[in-house]
Amino acid sequence: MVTHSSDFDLRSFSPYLLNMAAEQTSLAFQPNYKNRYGMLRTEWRVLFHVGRYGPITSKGVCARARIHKTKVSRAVAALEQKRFLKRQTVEEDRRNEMLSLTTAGHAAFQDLSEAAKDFDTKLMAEFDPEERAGLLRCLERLAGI
Amino acid sequence: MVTHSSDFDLRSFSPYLLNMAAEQTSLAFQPNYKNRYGMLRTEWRVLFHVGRYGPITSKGVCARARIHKTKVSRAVAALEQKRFLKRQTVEEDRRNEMLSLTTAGHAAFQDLSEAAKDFDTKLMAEFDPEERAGLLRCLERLAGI
DNA sequence: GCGTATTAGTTGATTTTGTAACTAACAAGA
DNA sequence: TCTTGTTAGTTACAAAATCAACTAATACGC
Repeated sequence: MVTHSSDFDLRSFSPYLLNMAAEQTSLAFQPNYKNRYGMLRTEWRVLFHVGRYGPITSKGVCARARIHKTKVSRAVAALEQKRFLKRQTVEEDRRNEMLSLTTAGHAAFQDLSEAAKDFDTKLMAEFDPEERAGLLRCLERLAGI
Repeated sequence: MVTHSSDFDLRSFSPYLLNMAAEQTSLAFQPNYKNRYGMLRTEWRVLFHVGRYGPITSKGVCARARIHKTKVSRAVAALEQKRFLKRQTVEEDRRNEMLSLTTAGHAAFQDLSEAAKDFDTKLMAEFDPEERAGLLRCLERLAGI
């Protein structure tokens, strides 16, 4: 019997499924930061990292969030221009800039964190606890965290 | 007790985890279609759908793969130029074009399907069967399939 | 101190995507 | 047949991502 590759379905190909699921959920959450704060996805991710782990350098954000430095650089510039974030050069090593949130940035961070928490709760509500725990464990492994 | 949003971790935010996992696994598979056939991700996905479900129209690919028609249009043009795919206008309704793979396209499709199958098997090998089944079920739900 | 190598971060050129407007083919009712 | 509407697919322009080259500051060996 000849084996055809045509019996292989993309729907069982996990990178494909992961992409679909990621795209779907990201798109559903997008209005929160886009409509209300005019942020792009990278900006919201950077804002989050600075809020959660700041003061932190751009390089620190790169490492934690695994975003390329050019993307971080542009997101930082955009967030600074929108007055959500400020930078301060470290005098001991003037190559480093410490990033921290402004009052407005912190308010947005709190608000979006709440929205994210709610969103996630609703999203996960359709799974039972052990299913959910299993999903998170798998995703962490696949994400290499 | 005041609840801080700062105790919310992105690592438990599923859209974030999904994105990380999707990016990680997609990047790992990318060399297969990129280095060996000079394809982009959308092109490989379109090639796959035409190979698996063709002859099919662009619109059919859009519906099945959930890719926007402009992206499909460009991918089809690129695949045609690389001689992986050919189109034929349907005479009964000349708005429709049936897409099908050339010999080279079919060979690439077979090869990449095998590669995908192997890749997925290796990826899933680190999970036990019920964990894996749970993951797929969750992803399908989240992807809205 | 001086040349070389590294590091943090930015900028510019190219590619890719997203959005909206467009063309061509058909359908259906007056 | 002549609008008017709809559908398949393309194209043009703007937004964003990617990659490579760049600047400025520091470190390190001599």
